[in-house]
Amino acid sequence: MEMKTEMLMDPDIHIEIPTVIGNNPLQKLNDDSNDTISRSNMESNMPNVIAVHGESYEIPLKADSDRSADRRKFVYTDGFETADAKPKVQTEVIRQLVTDSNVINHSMETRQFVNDSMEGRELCEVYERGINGEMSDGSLEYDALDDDDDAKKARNRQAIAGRNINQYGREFTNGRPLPEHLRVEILQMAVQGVRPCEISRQLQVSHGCVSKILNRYRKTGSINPGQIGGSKPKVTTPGVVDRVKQYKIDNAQMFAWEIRDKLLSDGVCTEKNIPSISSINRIIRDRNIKEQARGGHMSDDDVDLVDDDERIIYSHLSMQQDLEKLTQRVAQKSAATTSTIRQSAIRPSPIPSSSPIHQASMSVANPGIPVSSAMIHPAFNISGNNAFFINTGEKRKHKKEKTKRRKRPRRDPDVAQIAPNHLSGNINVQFNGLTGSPIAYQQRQSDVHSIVS
DNA sequence: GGCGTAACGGTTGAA
DNA sequence: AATTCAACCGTTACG
Repeated sequence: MEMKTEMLMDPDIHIEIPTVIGNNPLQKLNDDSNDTISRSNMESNMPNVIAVHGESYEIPLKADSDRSADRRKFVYTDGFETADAKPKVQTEVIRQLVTDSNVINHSMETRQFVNDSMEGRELCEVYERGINGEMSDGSLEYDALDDDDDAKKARNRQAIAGRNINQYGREFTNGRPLPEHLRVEILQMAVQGVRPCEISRQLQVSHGCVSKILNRYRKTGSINPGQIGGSKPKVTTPGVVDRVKQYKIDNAQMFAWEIRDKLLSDGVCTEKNIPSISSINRIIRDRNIKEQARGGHMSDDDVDLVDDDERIIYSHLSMQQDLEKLTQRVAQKSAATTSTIRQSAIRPSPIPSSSPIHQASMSVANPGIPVSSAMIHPAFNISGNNAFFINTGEKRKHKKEKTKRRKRPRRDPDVAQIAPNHLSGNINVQFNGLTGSPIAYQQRQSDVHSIVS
């Protein structure tokens, strides 16, 4: 709390905040629509400038164009992007930002946080209340958030034991997947040519959900929900770390992708648990940092803060000697190996080549009707590829500011993962002479029970 | 009115 | 055993 007090007393930091912020304005407070503050109204109440250390930064009022439906992205200074980040995660960032004397360097994140996060806006409000002496002893706790509980209770007063009623009157469980039989019915009706809005009404499923499920089917060939919870098993085990370090000691010239290949060929790892090139570089980097702390010497080759795959993709940004070295090393490798490397470097779409989207582009409104490729390709990009390319520049820019590390390894962002303890099978879809891809489904045992009851 | 999707409050399960 | 948190979910509202 000392940092916060210090911050509040710092006259150089000033964040302009909107004049109207109460409880969550995005939520309906009661049935009277007059109590709803529209997003456009909210935006008009938002400042479009944030002033930090006397410098002004424009706050974009529109959401980032490279966000996808299921990813509320937040970009850290080291290039790490959160996926569907909760305000709690973002709050820690803004805490650090507003207490950081180097806050100007984080202006992009600050702006994005303040603009996109309700808690970020409220934090600014609390902050200003502190500046104006409305709060005692400079406390920056979330007093303003306390009254949210009442509003939340009011909004959820209809909910009983986690069950809610949607606008069509159907019971649903917040946070849980739509029952499998409804998912199948959605697809069956769509294949028959029923419009999504009609599917939504007949099945009493929100149109947003219908849209999402049909889009997922179009992209992946599956109507299964993704795997909820859990995290990816750690692959950088102590044994692997030791082996990577040993490889680097034995041959300091080795690239991360060469180390990766050697881990495979030596049987240390399999394709399933092989660390990424980034992970390998991190291991090497961590070793370098430790050596530097001990006063050890670092060769040019050790200062390898840029991933090998980025070197290949952004070779035009690399030093000439890097290019020459790359050319030499790539030339030494067999064609087959080179092909593998290229694939890993480009990070291809996780959508399998056998999925319907590769066979024919379908429209959401009618899965049987092909649409132009222009509608499809951005969907591939927001799956990850585009984000990677765009943000690598930022990553390079801030490569020395490795202040944040993700605490958990992220799971593969494939929506059609096989979850444990699920029933599974196949459903053949055939209507009016149209044949859809067989639907592979999986269903949690507990959800099956809820369907039956 | 239809549709895509951002924002939101929620659940889950490995670490 | 309890907690954390990054995945996912469906609904609602906006454009």
